[in-house]
Amino acid sequence: MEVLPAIVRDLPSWLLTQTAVHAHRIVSDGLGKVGAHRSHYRVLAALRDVGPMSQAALGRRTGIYLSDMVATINQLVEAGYVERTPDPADRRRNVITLTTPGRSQLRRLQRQVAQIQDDLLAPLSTKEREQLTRLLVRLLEYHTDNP
Amino acid sequence: MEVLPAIVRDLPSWLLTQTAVHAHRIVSDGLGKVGAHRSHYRVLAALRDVGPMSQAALGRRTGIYLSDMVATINQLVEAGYVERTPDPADRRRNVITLTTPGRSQLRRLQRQVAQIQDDLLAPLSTKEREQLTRLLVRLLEYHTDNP
DNA sequence: CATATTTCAGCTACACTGACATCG
DNA sequence: CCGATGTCAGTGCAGCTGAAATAT
Repeated sequence: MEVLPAIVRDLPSWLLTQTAVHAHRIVSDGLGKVGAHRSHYRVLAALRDVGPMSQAALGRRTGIYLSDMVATINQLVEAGYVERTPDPADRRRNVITLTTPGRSQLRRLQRQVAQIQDDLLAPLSTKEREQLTRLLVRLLEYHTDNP
Repeated sequence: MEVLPAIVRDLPSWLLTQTAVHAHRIVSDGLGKVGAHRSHYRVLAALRDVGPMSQAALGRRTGIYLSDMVATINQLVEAGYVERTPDPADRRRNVITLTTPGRSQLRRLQRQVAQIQDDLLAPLSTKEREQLTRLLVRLLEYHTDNP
């Protein structure tokens, strides 16, 4: 693009979606540098915050679809970051547990994620960053409740 | 999702991408109601603002890829909103021209887009909407210049 | 030869749906 | 029978790449 398209320059909807494209790229690249994916971070963090969970519970917590969760857990298992064990109490369930290497990876990811937020918000002051966050939270909660 | 995932609730990157998902859905649904697509609005508006243009120029103006522009113009031609005529001065080019029905459709789309912005920003006051717009413009210009 | 325009074919990432077997 | 779980297969869309044909 030579310039920001004049037609939509001031449309909040366009500003939002375009900025999100950049944010998405920055996050993906940043996590890619440590061999991780967006979903990996969400799953590992959920397991640390809540403890071992079924895949369905993880899906509800992280917003990842069950159908995609299968692949995500497969990758985390293969990397040794989580363990998948059948639940003896309910044999439909797999219980997903964070491993020690998983905890280390999560700490690495958290540092990376903090850096990413800083890159994303680079042109804004601390006060402006808080303002933006507050406004986005309001928007998101509104649209989550009124679908 | 039962709740907003606790892990990422305060991450600006997540707030941005999630809010953008809602914005995207609202815009697509709103334009769909009048039988239009995001790219249609951008192309029609660019033609009204600048006048007849080649497809390549339209791509640079609107941020739509040339490969996608072909299909977009095909649809607009079929609907009778634009005309595609070979440029006698440069026979590589097609000149795309807005028709009278195209102008009517554009006015319809503009009313729809205004309504969409209002739906999107419903929970915010006028002042807050301006604040958000200003912050997003800063972010977008920064990341557009520093790719 | 190098560059610009149009077109087609196809890829990837991601959100999302459907179907199915298993089990409570 | 109903509902929840895990798994696999696949769709739709948007952003993006590559290459070929034609013209400057």
